[in-house]
Amino acid sequence: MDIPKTYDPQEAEQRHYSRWEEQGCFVPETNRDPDAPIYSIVIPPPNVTGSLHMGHALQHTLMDVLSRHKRMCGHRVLWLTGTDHAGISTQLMVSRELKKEGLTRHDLGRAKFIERVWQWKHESGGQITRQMRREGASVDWSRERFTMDEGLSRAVREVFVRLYEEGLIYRGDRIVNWCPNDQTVLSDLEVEKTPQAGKLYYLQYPLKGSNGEGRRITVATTRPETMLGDTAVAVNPEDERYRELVGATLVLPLTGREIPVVADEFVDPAFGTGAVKVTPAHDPADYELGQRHSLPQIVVIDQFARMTEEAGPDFFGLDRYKARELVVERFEELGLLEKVVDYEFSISKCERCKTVIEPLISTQWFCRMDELRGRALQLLSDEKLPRFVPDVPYKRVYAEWLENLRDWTLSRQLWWGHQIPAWYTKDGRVIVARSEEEARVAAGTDELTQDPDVLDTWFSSALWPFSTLGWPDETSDLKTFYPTSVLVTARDIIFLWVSRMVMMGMKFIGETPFGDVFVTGTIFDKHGQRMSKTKGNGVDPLEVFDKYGVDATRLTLASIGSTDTRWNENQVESFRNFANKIWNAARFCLMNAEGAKVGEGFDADRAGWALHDRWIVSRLNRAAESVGRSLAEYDFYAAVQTLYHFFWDDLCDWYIELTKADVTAVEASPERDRARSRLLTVLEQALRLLHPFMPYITEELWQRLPGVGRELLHEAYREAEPTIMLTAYPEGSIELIDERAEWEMQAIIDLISRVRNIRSELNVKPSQPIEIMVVSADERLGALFFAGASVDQIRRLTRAEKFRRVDSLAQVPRASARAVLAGGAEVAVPLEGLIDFAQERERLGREREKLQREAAKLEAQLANPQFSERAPAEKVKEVRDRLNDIAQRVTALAQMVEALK
RNA sequence: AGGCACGUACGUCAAUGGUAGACGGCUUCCCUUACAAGGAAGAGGUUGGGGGUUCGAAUCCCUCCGUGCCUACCA
Repeated sequence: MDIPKTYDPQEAEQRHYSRWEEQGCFVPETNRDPDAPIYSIVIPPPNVTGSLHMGHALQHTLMDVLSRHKRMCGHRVLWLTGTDHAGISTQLMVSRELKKEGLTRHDLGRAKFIERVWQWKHESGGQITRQMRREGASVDWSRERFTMDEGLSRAVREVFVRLYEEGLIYRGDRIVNWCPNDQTVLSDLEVEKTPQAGKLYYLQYPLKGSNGEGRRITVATTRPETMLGDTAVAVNPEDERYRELVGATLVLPLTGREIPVVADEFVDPAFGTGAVKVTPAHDPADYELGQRHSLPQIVVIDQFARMTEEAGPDFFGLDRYKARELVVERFEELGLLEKVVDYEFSISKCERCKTVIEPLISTQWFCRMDELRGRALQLLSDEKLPRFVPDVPYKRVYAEWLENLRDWTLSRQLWWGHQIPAWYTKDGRVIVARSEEEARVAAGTDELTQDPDVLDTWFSSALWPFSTLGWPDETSDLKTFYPTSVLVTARDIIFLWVSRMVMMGMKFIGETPFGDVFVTGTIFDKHGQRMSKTKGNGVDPLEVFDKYGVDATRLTLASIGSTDTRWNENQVESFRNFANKIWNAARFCLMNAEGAKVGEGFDADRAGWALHDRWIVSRLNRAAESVGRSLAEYDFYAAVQTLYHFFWDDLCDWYIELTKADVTAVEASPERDRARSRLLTVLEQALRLLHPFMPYITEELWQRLPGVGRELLHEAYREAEPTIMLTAYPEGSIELIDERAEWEMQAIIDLISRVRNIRSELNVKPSQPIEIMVVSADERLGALFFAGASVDQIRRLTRAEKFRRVDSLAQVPRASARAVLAGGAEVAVPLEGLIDFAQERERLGREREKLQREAAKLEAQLANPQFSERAPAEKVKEVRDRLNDIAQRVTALAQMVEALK
């Protein structure tokens, strides 16, 4: 037998993926059933610059489990993959490369730079998709997409033009989040707020006309440098302190500019001095306040976060922080700096480069969200779509975010991305068109310049579920696979991505892009910290694959599902051991496979089968049924648990041991062949059940089983090459669940366990043979234990030399260890010389006490009239039955203690 | 500042209002011809504290303590 004792995952992992891919197992066309149900998933496209991290591995595992499961159920499955062009990340990555050559992108110019990015993409982009192959992800590579493919770009332009024509996209001046480092505008979602220890400066502004000793208003600010652009001071209209000053004029220090005092509800009288300086050009709140009061906007900070000429000759050209120091200094000189206090506030930073955002007024493209948001909310309230799993809290979070949505800033001042399809004529007209040609025709001139900006990366991502399927053409893929079945994603992009896909899907297809949204948990490091590149605390999935194998890692990830969890390598190790267990169980079967075939004699009349055979069939069907149900509910954890315990406990610990004698019989016989075939068949079914979770080991073993071939494939794949991937997933049939067999088997398992317990507690060496005596008042139990096959099995598994029935405990030697079984049977193991009577009495006494405590609890429950009146009759009966059983055992134990005296 | 989650064995996590479990770790015994990455047995919990609802609470409600996450224009 040339099967190694230990499973080597890497060897199996190398062997199967490329074969599956070459044989077309991943493409939906392999399914030849024209009526096959459709199942489709689009992958959240990872950044083309990215490499695989645990979050991806988690998502991919779950998507692959679902895809493989549905495929085996005969569905026409499409799992579509691809990557995102990731505007800023990619541009930065290539810019960094250029820097090493002493160049900037401006040295190259736009066209050359973009060429260079494409070159980078072809040479080293998409590393992550190659890593996906290692994961075993059954994605359809023939439909792989990139957000800047011609087809997807066409969809982007089409959507932009249509939204523009409907007035949903507009160009305008607004205050935006500007990153002075990346030199681009950012959407609200790309800005992160971090707490910061700073200072609050109290500045005094004198009233006009009051010379020298006149009144002043004190304002508090964290950004003194912006005072140079102040165009008002605002107070709350209800604030008594300032009521008479509303409408008064102040002289703005350092500039001499006259500014009004205005009243606005926005001002909180309780904060600071109750008077707010208003800088409409450099603060989003002030901007809105400025709009309400028609205040001028004075730009004093430029796109590089330096002071402009408007800031005055003393400040012009200074960095914003230098300007801050200088302003404070000047105020101090003028005696207008009231005080400076320490103050913690949150500051907005660029999510990528962590530079402090500078709010600036600039001309950008925006998308109105009212209509789009309305349809998404309607879909949620009317049709309950998409269905979030888990629904708490995501459904609510999603709905609330939509309700408070503001216009989406679409333009980005980058080169890498979808250039905005808008052209300008010399006389200032704006032409939005699908192509430059179309724009020329519309403009009536060839002298056009295209808007230099590109679209937010998430604009193309928002179209992903339909642009990847060929939209705006009415392709058959689009008709077949849209809407997709489920979206599996991390929670941090519910707003950035999920909501926008819903809005765009509703707008352009009129249907939700996906039925379900499964939100995965987050994997933290062992200290509960989020894994991140900058912290360097990430665990590399590929290293885990190398160490424990892909299948073991997948089981760990599948168990995580939607739970937030701290990464725990023990768990992977445990599943690695499980993989090895599977390997060795199969190894045992294969070592004893001569004369046997998968499926042979399995359809025969089961009434004549041995108890353990009927039992394992029942357990198998119960497990299959349960796994199917769990997967339908996205309860991956439960599915894994069921499979683990079915395989290890039921199949390995009990079934193989029970059938071992038959299977390993020295002489060939029809009985031996039957036993072997049954074992092989059960194993083969178990491998199928495990396959979606553990694709590699199951395929590796399945291929070695005698009797596997095309005939085992699901009908829909009958013409394919034999592979476990395309066999039918065992559904589990309720009719094959045999309650009686399970009850009987459980009684035997209990007997064996009790005897083993005695051996262990009394330190009886495994090598020492024992004798077992059983007293059973219950005829059914007695018959069961002493049925032909059972006797040998019980003896074998307890290492008992003799196993016999006695009429009463009185016939048992006094020096026996005893135990009570469920159902009232009693078991005794004569152990002359090994029994310390006092100790044994104590052991039994302890057990009796335990049972008595439980009985007391149950009795109290039954004694409570409220319980029997109000609890369901079924529960009451359950308690009564349990109490009866316990009482019986307590009595038996008492007698046993007596016998030892 | 608001909002929302979470707190269960030493660790990581389970448990439709009805006997609190799994895996790892730990203890004892066993290299029994599928597997020592294994087998057998075992210890370990007033479910963060306190109150309430209920015949019955880890689960529902209130409150306190602790921990995360999200949202927000308090200068």
